[in-house]
Amino acid sequence: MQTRSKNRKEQIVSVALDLLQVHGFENFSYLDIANRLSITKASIHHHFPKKENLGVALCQSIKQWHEKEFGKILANRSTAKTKLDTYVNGMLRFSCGKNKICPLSSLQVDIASLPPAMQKELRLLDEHELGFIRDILVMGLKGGEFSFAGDVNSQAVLVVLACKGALQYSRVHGDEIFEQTMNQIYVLLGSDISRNVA
Amino acid sequence: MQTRSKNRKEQIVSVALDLLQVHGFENFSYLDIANRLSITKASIHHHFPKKENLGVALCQSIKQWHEKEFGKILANRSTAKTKLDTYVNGMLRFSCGKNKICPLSSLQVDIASLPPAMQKELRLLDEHELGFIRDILVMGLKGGEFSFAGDVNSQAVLVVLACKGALQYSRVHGDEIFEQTMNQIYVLLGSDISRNVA
DNA sequence: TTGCTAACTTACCTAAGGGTAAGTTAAGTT
DNA sequence: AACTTAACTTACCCTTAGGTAAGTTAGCAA
Repeated sequence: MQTRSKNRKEQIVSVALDLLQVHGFENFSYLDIANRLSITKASIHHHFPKKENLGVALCQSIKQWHEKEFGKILANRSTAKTKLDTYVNGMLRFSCGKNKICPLSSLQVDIASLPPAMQKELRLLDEHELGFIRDILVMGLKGGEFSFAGDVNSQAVLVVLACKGALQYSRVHGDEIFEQTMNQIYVLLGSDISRNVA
Repeated sequence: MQTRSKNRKEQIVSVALDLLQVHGFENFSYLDIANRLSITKASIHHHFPKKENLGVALCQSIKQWHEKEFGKILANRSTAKTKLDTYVNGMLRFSCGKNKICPLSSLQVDIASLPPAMQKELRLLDEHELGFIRDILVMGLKGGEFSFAGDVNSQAVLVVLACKGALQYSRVHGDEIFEQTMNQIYVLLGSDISRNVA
């Protein structure tokens, strides 16, 4: 047995997030989490009676991370390009290592099997992220940093899609594909300077 | 009981493909397939002893579809833009309805849990598709139809990523997002004419 | 018509998954 | 020191999943 901890809930969510990004929500079990934390399955049920509860907590944890990070990025008095860089590098950090994908992508794929409460949370998370990127693009356009044709909204969608897709692909085909894709995005945004890598 | 059929194998693969696009490979069971075909689970084991066998058959079926469709598109004496249109509309047809995503995306997400044989097949399938799109872009550039900055290869990756990501997103957020994204892709490719919808 | 083959079913096995109930034990409060 | 709370464990339950074995039946060919 392991000593009791008061932040067990957070530990569980943290491990669950990792498993979500590697295997998907329906493809990890309470036992997987329990083993990693050296506690029993029932202990996790104590904190999260149903898996749906854990799933919602997972979404809320992501939301908090988003709010914190996005807030920080927008508060910084930096160029739009730097903001976008921070997002891209932050995504990489959040999905640390080449074996993980974006947790939202992971949930999207399983959407048909997810409990409604999680579906709703996921929709909000996606919209929040999309809005954040759109704001950066608008800022970049106004400041003359970016110059691209077409609708800003659609471009924002495209940028987010590309980041997440690149993450997914690079897990299967290697890291270079991520760097390549990010560079191409910057080219298309009309930013001449090459991307800053953290 | 149902009358015996000689193309049961194809029927099974067909149903499995549908389930793959809705729930993912690890999230459908032999029982799901059996119920849809009104046969027993064991009958499917007769055709595909292990689920891995079914998975490989699934990949091969997708490969055949790719080879047939890509071949047709390249053989047609049409513009690069028309070829791309056919691919996009074809993807929509292959993933008929708003409740399905690209089967390759679905497999990518589950990559960590897939048997090695399937991982290998998936890699080949991705590369094949990427090469096909790259060829179209090269053709479009040479013919003056397209005009975009940056590397052709990276742009090809971006286009494929965007199509698949858009499908994934539109299942969660509605169809409009797919149309929007496709239009934006065409804008970025430097093609002025709006997309033809089938 | 006999007989082989392949499609299929019934009946099972084992493991793993989510979940529950009841008891144990650590730690803080008064 | 007594009491309470919450973290945790042991020991279950039920269902589903992948998989197997052995028998049944349809259909085709010699």
